[in-house]
Amino acid sequence: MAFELFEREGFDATTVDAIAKSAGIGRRTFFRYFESKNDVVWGSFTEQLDHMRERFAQRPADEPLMESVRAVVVEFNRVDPAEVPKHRRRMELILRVPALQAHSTLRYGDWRAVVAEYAAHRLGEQPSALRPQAIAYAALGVSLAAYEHWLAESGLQLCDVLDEALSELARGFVLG
Amino acid sequence: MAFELFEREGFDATTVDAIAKSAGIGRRTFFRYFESKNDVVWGSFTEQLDHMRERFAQRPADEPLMESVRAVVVEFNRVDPAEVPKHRRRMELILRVPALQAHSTLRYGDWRAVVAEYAAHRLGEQPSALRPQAIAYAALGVSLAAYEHWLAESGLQLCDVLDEALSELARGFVLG
DNA sequence: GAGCATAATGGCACCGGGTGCCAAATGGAA
DNA sequence: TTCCATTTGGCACCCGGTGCCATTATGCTC
Repeated sequence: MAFELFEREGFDATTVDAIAKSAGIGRRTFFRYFESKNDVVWGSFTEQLDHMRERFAQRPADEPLMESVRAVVVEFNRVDPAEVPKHRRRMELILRVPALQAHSTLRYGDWRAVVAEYAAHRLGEQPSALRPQAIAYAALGVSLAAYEHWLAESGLQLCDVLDEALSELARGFVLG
Repeated sequence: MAFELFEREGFDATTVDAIAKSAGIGRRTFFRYFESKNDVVWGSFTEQLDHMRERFAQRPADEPLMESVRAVVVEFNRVDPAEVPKHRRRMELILRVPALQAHSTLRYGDWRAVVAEYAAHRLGEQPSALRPQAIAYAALGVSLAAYEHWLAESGLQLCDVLDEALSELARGFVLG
């Protein structure tokens, strides 16, 4: 698996040739399955976002908007306890390897679009309007802060940290 | 100038060879002045951040934290009216060209560090703690949303949009 | 101004990610 | 088996980025 190579050699030091060879396919074929080396790490994120959309659709209409965002984002990031170590290693790559950090921005765009779409729906505005976009960007931001905190501090529950960060956001970071 | 090439040919289609040639220097020399082709667009951002640090240092200690953040970020992004068109074109590149969008994430890290440092100072926490990081990430996020909105809508004042977005943030996006 | 040390320059070869092209392999359906 | 469509992967190529090294300014001392 490619992840073992990343683990052993580091992401940058692992060439596409090596990944392809270890998967028993040609280099050219690799690039038919993955747009880029970076995308190996991200996998089927786009499809996962459909789940997030569904979760949003199920929130009660009278729930405060930022409450819905918090709930959905927290649940969206809940992973099977057995998968936590794997998830952690994956997120370590995404959040700490500069090349992936940079590339991931493009994926986050899709994530934000889902949040912005829902926020726009709730606010009666266009998804491209300032507030939905600001909400999406802010929710993404605090989520990333939560992820980093979770990675840095051992023994934390990801969902707890996300919940706390998104609660702070909904509170406007008062008492500062 | 490199920017004219980006304008005419597009960022991706402009090769480093072409930039170097148009600047009358060797390709190898180019890479001594810029870490990457992406960095041409960013210029001396790191030094500008020192100004932001100074602005933070000058805020009164009894001002609500998010108020200080709003004020500093807005002022930090105020540009000489004569420079607005240039600033606009530069930000169009940064926010719309995928390669730059991705790369810029790394620069934003420095920006966030300045905000987190101040927030940590005000909260009596470590800059790496959850709240300062969340605040920095959120402030960056809504600022990017503001920038995008400013770019998309003509006739807006960047500072006004930033002010609005950061005010919403400080309010926790209530009335949603 | 001559001589010298130091830094700046840029040519060259190389690496690695990514792509277009095309021929060979694969795998059904008839 | 034959035929067609799809998948595969080799090959050459482009481009960004780097290490190495010879050459060329630059600036200082005498």
